[in-house]
Amino acid sequence: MMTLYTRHLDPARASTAHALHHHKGTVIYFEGDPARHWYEVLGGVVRTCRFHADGHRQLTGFFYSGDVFGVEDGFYQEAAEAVTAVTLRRHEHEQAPSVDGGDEAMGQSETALRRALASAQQCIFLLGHRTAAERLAAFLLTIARRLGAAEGVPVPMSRADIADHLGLTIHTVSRTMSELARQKLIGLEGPQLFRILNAAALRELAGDAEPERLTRDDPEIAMRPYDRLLFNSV
Amino acid sequence: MMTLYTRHLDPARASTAHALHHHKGTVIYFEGDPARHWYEVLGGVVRTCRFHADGHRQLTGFFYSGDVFGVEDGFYQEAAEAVTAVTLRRHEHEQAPSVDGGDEAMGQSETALRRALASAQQCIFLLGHRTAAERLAAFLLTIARRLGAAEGVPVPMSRADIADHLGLTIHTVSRTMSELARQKLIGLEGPQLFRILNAAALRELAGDAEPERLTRDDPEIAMRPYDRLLFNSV
DNA sequence: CGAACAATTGAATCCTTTCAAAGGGAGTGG
DNA sequence: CCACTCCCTTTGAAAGGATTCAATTGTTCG
Repeated sequence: MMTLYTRHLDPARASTAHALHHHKGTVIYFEGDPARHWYEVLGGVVRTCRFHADGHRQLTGFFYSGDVFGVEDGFYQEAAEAVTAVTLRRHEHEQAPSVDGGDEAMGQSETALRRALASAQQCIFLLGHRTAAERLAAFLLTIARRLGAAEGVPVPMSRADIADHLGLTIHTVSRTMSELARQKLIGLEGPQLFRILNAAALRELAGDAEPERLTRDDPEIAMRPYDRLLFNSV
Repeated sequence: MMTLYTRHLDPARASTAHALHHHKGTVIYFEGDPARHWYEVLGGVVRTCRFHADGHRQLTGFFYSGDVFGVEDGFYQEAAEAVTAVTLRRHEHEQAPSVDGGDEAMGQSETALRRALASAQQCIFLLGHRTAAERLAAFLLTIARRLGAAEGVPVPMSRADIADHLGLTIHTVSRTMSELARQKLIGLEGPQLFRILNAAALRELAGDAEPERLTRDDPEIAMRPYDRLLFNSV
């Protein structure tokens, strides 16, 4: 299971030499395992998950082709599992920050770290929404963006996975999906495939300010009493 | 407001030369500002926050002495504000991964990145709890750990801050604090100071598995039907 | 001392969960 | 090929918890 590398390994070879395959539903690594590698998804979908003491599961992210996961220090804080059949590229986790000849690897690792951070922030963003409809709208928009919203958007993960990602129950997820469909915001073509029918309404629900970014010069922000109060930095 | 640096600046000097002070409640940087620096807290408490489109505020972290914040790429995704009067050390955000002579700075930046990731994961952990009591218990334990739980634990932030951090309302936060006090899990000595009376019960509420770490060899985990099902990796 | 703001508390409402059951595919075995 | 089972999903009804609405108390600061 564990493979040893020579010290001055060509990064390109290291990357491609270990294309791993996991069947649907299998564990890639466990919570608590020593964090020896980080992974890049070549195909399929991966979920990272953690169990709370009361037994309930929390999914901290879904990872698609091109995404990276497992970027952690010391021991994995969360497990990783294959949502679908999956192909991975495994990367070494260099312990020391400045390994001899590790310039490129270090840059790689830092890039991976940045992407891990972005992924965590995405998760926080989702959980920051107040209602089930808002969370779900934000989630659906995210995966639509990832997988190309062109036509039907595949939903590879189960309702249980979505629920544990959004901090809801499968019932609420299912109900809310039906409700969104009833209101013609989305079209449901089976449980694993949907279509975005009213992107504007969905974005409004999700509180998605994608089109125009807000800046401090934006009058919208300038007028907020909150900001007026606080914009007196030393 | 913006300061220009020479290219090959001594990292040590860069760090200490710019000890910044912010008054309570003031903005350190805005959401949307170009992310030119990251910060280290020397004293006081900082909060990072973001506004959702519906106007509601989400606090993604509190940062105490020794913590770092503002580690982002391109533009800040969230604003930073002083919860109390605050002293900061400002660090350059090197854009290119390998700047000449930037070895140490790069290591620093990567460390900062790791800590930012840990902070984000802490936030996810809090929001992953189901009930108000669980979230609050986890939050109180966290700040008690941070500030030394010896005796009275100071709560520098307002109820509104706590609410926006845990995804609750100030009413629920206040009610739940009172309830925890009524059950003798904590003692309230004013709104900004509490005492942990029953750490075990609090940890149980928070689902805090601090004492014993769970590993794959733990029979507790080995017996989970979920794991039995999935532990057949390729 | 009064004003302004933060925190607490009560009551009603709303949303999510829980409890319960039914519908719908996929795969197995007769 | 069909019946049967299992599991996932959907939906209904009741219960529980957080929010909202409303009001009071407490604190800080001019």
